[in-house]
Amino acid sequence: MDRATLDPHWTQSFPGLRQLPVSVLDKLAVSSTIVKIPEHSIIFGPGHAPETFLLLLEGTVRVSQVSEGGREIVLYRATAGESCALTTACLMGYEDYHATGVAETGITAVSIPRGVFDDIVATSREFRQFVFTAFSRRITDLFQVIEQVAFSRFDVRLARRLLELADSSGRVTATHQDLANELGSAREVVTRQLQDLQRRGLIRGLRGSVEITDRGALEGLSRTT
Amino acid sequence: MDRATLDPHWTQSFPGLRQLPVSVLDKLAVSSTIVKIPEHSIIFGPGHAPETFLLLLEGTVRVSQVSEGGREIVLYRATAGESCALTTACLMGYEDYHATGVAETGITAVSIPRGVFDDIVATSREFRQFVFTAFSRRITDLFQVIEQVAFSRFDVRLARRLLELADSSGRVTATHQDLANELGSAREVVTRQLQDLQRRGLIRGLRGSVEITDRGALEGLSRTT
DNA sequence: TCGACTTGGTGACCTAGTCACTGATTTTTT
DNA sequence: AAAAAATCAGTGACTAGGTCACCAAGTCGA
Repeated sequence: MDRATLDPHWTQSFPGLRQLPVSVLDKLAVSSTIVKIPEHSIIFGPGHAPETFLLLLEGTVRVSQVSEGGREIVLYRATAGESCALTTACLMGYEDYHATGVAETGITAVSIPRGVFDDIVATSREFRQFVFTAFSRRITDLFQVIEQVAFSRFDVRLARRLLELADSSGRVTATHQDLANELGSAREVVTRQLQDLQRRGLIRGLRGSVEITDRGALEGLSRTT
Repeated sequence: MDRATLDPHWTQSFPGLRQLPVSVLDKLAVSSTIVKIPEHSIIFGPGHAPETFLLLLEGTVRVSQVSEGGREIVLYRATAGESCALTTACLMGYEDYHATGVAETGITAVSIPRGVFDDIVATSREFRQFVFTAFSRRITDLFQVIEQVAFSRFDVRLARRLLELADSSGRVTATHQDLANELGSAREVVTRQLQDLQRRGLIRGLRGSVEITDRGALEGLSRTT
């Protein structure tokens, strides 16, 4: 992690923090540092407990769970403007889960030491609100994952994920294995489902990527229960 | 909810709260009430946002998620000595999830008004720790649910759940439909799996309940990946 | 250009969920 | 007490999705 100079106005990136009193802003300015984290770094995970509270300024963190059998499922992504609730959980002591956070892009984040974090939670009502909201948003995300995995058809889940992962031109850069890891499934299953979507004209499969050819139809499918 | 007199020593039921300073205990004693909630009451859910923070003294709350298709899955149970983290999340504003909390038994709980809760979080380091720990424990529970649903065999999940639900004599009072709702599955699937377990001599199926006849073997199965 | 690796494709098979229907038992109503 | 209704469990046929074993084509480094 590289240190960088602290832009005193970074709090403006966090909608929940805009109303903070000057005293708190001062505390943050003095005690926190801006860090840059390279792509693919492991931010937390089994054996990588974080020691500071992170607020993302740029980039996204992919949080996923890996099973003993080597299968993987993505739980959620934290993007700019959000905090990583799990980091908080780790900081606060209870830390025996086995999820992993990976920098999906290069990341710029504000790093707040444990003690300062606790201090600000104690003194600022707005900051408390911010932290609790982040926590409950994550819980909501996890609820959604459970609902999807337990009750949704695979083609619908795949369609939804393709739309989420697509860039502006409708290109998803991911192998079949990557998509299987997103959804907690197996590569062969993704292969077959993509073939099906291709036969129906919604996508075109390429080596290492997928091209959305009928976004409207794919959105229709993704809205199916 | 009935009011009841406040036992000033109830904080001793919460391992995380034993070290609280007197000032905080006083605040709790003055501002919170002990409530009793009858079995089967809905504690929170879509359209039932809770207005106070609850600490359970006795009883258990079953938190589950219901899909549009009417299928259900149990997310976790909060038992005596724990707080209901979701109540916290609700209190803290972000509340658009659709999980439901039901009193599985009669419940005795300490009810702390929103404002008092926020005040104590601000003033007591121990209380903060307690709240955050509760949050992260729930997140851990949800991780486990996701792992089980996504990656575990159904017979293993069923075995585990039977062991969790069994009383001291090895009796599980639940219909096949109840068990399906526990695991987010369908009744017919439970019927067939129970038949299989019965053929293997691990259980005996009765109308409205299941009897564990070989706890050792069932535990063996439940430890299988 | 050889060999290793990555990515995708495929058939056979197994596990779990769905649908439609049946029978048995228990509870409620009359 | 008899009839009706609701609850609970069982079953066969079928579909969806995951597993296993293997193959083929593309890619990349030495």
